[in-house]
Amino acid sequence: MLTQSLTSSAVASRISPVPQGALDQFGAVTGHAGLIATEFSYRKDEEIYGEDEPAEYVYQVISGAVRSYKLLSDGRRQIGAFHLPGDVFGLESGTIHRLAAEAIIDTTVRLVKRRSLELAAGTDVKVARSLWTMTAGDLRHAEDHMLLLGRKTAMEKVATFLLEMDRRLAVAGMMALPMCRRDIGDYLGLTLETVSRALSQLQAQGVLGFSGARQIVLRNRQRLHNMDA
Amino acid sequence: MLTQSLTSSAVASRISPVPQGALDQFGAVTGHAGLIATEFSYRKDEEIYGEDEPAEYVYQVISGAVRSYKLLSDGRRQIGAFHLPGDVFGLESGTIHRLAAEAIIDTTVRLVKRRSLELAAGTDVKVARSLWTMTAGDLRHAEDHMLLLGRKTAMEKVATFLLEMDRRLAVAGMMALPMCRRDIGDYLGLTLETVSRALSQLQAQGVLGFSGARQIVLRNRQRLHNMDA
DNA sequence: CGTCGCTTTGATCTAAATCAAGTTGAGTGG
DNA sequence: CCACTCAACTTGATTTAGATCAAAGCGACG
Repeated sequence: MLTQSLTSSAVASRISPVPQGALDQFGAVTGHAGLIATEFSYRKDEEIYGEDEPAEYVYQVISGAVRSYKLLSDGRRQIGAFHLPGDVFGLESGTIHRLAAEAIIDTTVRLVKRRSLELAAGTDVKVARSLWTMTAGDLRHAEDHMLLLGRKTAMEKVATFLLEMDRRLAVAGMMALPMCRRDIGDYLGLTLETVSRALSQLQAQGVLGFSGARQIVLRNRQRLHNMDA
Repeated sequence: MLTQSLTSSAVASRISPVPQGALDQFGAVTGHAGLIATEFSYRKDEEIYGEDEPAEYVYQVISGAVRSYKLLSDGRRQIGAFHLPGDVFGLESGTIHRLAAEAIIDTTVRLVKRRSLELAAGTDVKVARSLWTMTAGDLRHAEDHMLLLGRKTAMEKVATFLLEMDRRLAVAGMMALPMCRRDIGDYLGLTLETVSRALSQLQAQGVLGFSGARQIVLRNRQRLHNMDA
């Protein structure tokens, strides 16, 4: 569709809420001479790539939201991460994607060929460092999430989730969750009913308020921090 | 990261022949001009580094075994990985260790200064690539482990654990586990009792045999593979 | 303004945790 | 070389957090 050769990260910085680290790095990387960045859009629930597919591209969310997940043979699903505007996803050191990715809502991404990034990394130490740093950031998230999945209670999981989303997508103290309760459950290792009950309980305690099931205002972040163990 | 001769939980003395991936890379890296590799030993249960401590060194297990873990404030523990002879651990892209590390049994490691590795990565593209690849390997393990922690049953978790350990440390069809049932539980997000019951059940089904609680022979890997979901 | 997917809430069930004894066996000292 | 000790492990009884099953609300959209 739109093919553009990005010559500076200024273009990247025009898009939406800016998580610092990753975006700067992807900006640095897509600003590299000879790298071609393309935009592409996916509709709600559309697959971006499947598990074990060749990792041809690296992606950055421009608008919308993406879930990365693994499935067991009987359909049980573990979502490893949500990707929000500014986030880079699908970066692999090897040749295949270890998780599948789907658009949660209508989503536009920027993408660059993995091969061209690796090529750039071969001559530019800064690019090589960026790739490592981005993968290390994903690892840090995964390590934190293992602790959550293995050892936190349902209420602690939900509290941690709310604080993460608040940090990543709150605007004017309010967050608009793009994902449904089932997605949240599959991220936290819970059922959708348990997620719903925990949120209702937090509302009853005055810790948060709803305006529609997916519009949440946190009214007491300190209480949530105490709960998140 | 295969085969070595950890022959019993008490005597784990010999260094393995070179396992492919990580060790080659660490070897390449420690063979780099100007890099100093030192050996150091830790006794059973001794801390190697703590969570959030400055990441001054990168380690490779020569003999013994190491657990990497995170703690919640009330002492609940999630072990993120076990490190066996040949494995590299403690590699960080940032300046601090995200998990703590302890020797499970008496352990000898080789270590190099993180700073010197980063320096080498700045001039040698191969070293830079190695660092990225090693971190990506850790990420892959963490992604698989999130699926296990969030979505597998107790029996599936134990089956997956046994197959992982079989792959990594079986010698002549037998494995000598260096870690206790509590460590296994904290790795799998279970209690030690649940781990013990699952192992007993597998023994009763003839899937495995014991010669001492930590010496295990797998008698039916296919059945374990079917169980591991 | 009716429909359908999403969410909430209630009732019940169950896998795994917790609580509680015993048993085993590796290491220690007599 | 044996017996003692203590931590590790196993096994049993009971409890419980969260899953499952079931039925309403609700709200966005055609």
